[in-house]
Amino acid sequence: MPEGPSIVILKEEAAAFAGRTVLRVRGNSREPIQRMAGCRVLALRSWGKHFLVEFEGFSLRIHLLLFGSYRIDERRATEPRVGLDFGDGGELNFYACSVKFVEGPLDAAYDWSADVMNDAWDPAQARRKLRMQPLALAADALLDQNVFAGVGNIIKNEVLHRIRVHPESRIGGLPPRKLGELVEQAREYSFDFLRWKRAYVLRQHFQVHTRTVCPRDGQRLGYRKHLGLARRRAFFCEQCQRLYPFG
DNA sequence: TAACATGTTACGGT
DNA sequence: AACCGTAACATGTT
Repeated sequence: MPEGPSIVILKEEAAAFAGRTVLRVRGNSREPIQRMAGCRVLALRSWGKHFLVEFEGFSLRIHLLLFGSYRIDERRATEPRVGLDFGDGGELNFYACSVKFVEGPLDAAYDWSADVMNDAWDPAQARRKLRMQPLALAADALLDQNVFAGVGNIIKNEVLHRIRVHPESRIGGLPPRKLGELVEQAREYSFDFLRWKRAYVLRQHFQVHTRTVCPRDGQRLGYRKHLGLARRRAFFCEQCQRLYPFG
């Protein structure tokens, strides 16, 4: 489920726990999760696909990966990987996810300007990073969390279609203006994703992801099961998405 | 309904 | 040693 915008939604749903104290910790994580018992939540934050529960001196980092799920003020039938009990029925439970602790202040650990959903997002910085990997495929570059934290496979496919760039184009082959569009739309589409997901209309707005026909020109879409170094699914229109080689 | 995927890490083999 | 492919996770969607 979780690309960056979905984690923003999680953060908002959990926002009411800020300022509250963890009364009890549950879960089958092998991390030392009991350290959170008795700690007060300073803030709920996110970086890309990371969901962060900030405490004094350390933070809980949840990554839902592909199968992860969560429940707020309810429980699934199975034991959570980690569950925080705040009392009065207030609970934050995570299942089938990666659990890690981040030591020290979050501002020291994370570069917020790399998160496409963050106010501190810095497109010029992203362009600089991209220029350093001219041989990377456009599809791989969009999935690079160091450049576009929060972008996942759906956003990748939709952005490339929006800007009419074939997923196997090389970053170094993109005209500067196209590179600018790629960076701009990585953020722009992510916010559209957020808006549509909140309204439960995300899927119906997919132009190419899991589709078979291009809505722009009616052309049968291309599909590759394992494209690029990331080996992720690619849906694209050979007709309207141009291939920019490099060299 | 069974198969597969919106993701990442850890292995083992080469 | 660096690289590559695959398993693992065990849920939600089609």
